[in-house]
Amino acid sequence: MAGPERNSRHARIDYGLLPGLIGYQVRQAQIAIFRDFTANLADHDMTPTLFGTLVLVEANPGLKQADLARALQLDRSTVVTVIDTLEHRGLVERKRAVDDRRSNAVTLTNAGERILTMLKPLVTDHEARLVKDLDAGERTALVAALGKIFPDRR
Amino acid sequence: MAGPERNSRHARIDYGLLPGLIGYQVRQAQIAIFRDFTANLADHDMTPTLFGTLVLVEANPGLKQADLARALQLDRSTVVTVIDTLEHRGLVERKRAVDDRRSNAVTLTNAGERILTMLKPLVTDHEARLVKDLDAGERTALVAALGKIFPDRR
DNA sequence: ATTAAAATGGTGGAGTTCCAACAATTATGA
DNA sequence: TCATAATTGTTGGAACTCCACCATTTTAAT
Repeated sequence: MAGPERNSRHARIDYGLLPGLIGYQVRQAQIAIFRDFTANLADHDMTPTLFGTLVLVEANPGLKQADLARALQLDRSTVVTVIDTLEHRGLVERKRAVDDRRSNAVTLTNAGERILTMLKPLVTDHEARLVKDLDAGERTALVAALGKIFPDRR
Repeated sequence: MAGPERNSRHARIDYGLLPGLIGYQVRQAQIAIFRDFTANLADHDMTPTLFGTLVLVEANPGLKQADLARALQLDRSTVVTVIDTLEHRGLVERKRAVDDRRSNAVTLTNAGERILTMLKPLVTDHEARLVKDLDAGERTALVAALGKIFPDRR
């Protein structure tokens, strides 16, 4: 109960107005989450974007790249790179879309299905660590509040 | 009250397990926030990282680059680039640290002080848009919940 | 039916970030 | 003390993402 001593040898700094900014708090959380995600899935060389793409393609076989871009808020040119990566790994395939000759229909390969089945429990573990200090109500409120930030995002 | 019609011509897709993942929700919110931030401050060519750096240097004159890296969860090499950018714009200065010859002491220039004074109201406007659909209790709970995600982040 | 506008996948270039390695300096331990 | 550890700023290389632009194709408007 003595003074504000710290064992840390690092300077304790003044964060100014940053802690009051939602943008700052979301960014800091996102950095920490990304770090834990990639560390936990390092054996599979997987990022949140690649994983999210696999999930969306599984749930929507034949999904078009532009739909993927909108769903993940990525540029269409970024999706080109993402699908290239997954295709080179043999996890997805580009097929010609029958209803629109501009589009590619993206589907999971069998290998993609297998990998995704392996990844899901690892992501569940990662998520459990994220929320380990939150009770169910806090979790629900967090998701609800995040969803109200720019609800018209596209 | 008819069926689930939509005026959108875009495919409504199945997001699978993504909406239940905190990591996904934080990422999507962060993308939307970053987009609004940079659009709102486009005249000043300012990013959240550059702004956060200016705020921390103002609040902690003579801050060392390594402390900045820890505070913003950036790699030390990234901070080199960030300070280079701000120094080239004449907003900060590197000085030799008197107590540790390995370190640089970073300070704001007068121009940096002036710019930061101009930026703060713009960031306040941006923040107001972020939280416009949240009441005070939701805001507080959001910040508290985000702070409980990897509270030992460094 | 024809023309104008919008959407799609893709390329090239740029910005931001990380990691691995390095020399210089400081801190720690035997 | 003195040898070893750790820390600091920096560089070079890579990964991820965006923007501007393009040709092809589809949609909308006249």
